[in-house]
Amino acid sequence: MGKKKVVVGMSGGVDSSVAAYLLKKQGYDVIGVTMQIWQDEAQETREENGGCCGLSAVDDARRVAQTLDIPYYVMNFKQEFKKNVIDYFVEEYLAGRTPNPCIACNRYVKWESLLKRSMEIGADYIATGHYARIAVMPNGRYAIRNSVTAKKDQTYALYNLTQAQLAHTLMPVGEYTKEEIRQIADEAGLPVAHKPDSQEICFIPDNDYAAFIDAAAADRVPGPGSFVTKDGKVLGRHLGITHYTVGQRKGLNLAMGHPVFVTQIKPETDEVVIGGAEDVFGDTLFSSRINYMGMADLPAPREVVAKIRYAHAGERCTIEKTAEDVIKCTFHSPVRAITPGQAVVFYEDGLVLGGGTIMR
RNA sequence: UGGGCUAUCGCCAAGCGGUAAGGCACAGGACUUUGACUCCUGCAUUCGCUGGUUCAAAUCCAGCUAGCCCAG
Repeated sequence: MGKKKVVVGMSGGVDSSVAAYLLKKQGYDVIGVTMQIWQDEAQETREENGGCCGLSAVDDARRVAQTLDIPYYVMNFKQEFKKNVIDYFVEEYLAGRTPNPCIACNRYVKWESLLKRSMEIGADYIATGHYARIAVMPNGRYAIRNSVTAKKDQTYALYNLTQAQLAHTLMPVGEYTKEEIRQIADEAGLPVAHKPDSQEICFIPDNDYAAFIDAAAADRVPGPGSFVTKDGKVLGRHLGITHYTVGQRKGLNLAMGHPVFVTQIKPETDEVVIGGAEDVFGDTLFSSRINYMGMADLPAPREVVAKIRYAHAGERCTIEKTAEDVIKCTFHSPVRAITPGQAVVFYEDGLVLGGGTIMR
């Protein structure tokens, strides 16, 4: 057998570019692919500030591929992206939850779709520029592990990968820090060495996601409702539940004399519950749509560390299965803003054991 | 209609003769491959109006206007 073939998902950024470079150096037969996912040919937003899925993307990625002298293709995943990321994103907000589109994109588009097509063209692996590493546990299962840089850890967004997908995935960037990656890019003469990191929701360049939802589902967007306290006292009017998320402070326009936050969103009554800083802490959550990664199942309660959002340091907690596909998580000390729709990811010794979607 | 009280940034609120605190809200920025949180910066040449006293007034005086509370 010859060299292993790997398809690298190239976003045009430094990370995935270096991933391709590293794999080539390691002797893989590397193919560069950029996934076209949301851009309308018409609106060529100049993404001067990067974009993990942007489209200046294609130009940059192509140049990198040329520099590395590897085959390069653009694959169209607009259908998949629309259905699994954009539609999901909108539906979640309409239902009063707060989605994490990056997690959905990773799961459905990057892994399910890209991996499938890559296999079809004869690849053995797909690779990305994520700051994470894949490890094999004593129990024989694959698990995602923190990158060497705790600061730039992206394991949270990858908890949904299946064992089969992990068996065919490479993440070379996880062995380095962001600084090292930029340095490698520099030394390799990659044209994107100093491109800024991407940020915010890629398919909503202006970051006005409420307006995006209005445009996408005008006829179904819940209208204005009341801001209420947990006791039901009305404090004012809000713009519609799609404008808010649990823990939010800005944009409430409520001058109560002290900072107030959203503590709950009630789609049934179109109410947004408001409370003080202390009211947004909680110590229990229930999650569903579980993906088991480092652990095959959860037959008995277990002490782990859980993250409830991307930039969360993590908190010790006890997890236990309370029903089929339901895991209850009890934190040792209260965590801030447990938000339905967001993911909870369980860790042990830096390895992802699994995770799920927060229901309440 | 008498009597009393209060009028300071969008909201709340310091100030009590010496040249406008603070909190909330809001705006901008930083941070960030989700939403948030957080952090930084900005935010009344002006104190209901009109006069007066004073070297000097948001602060004292008079009148006016508005709101609130008692009495009728």
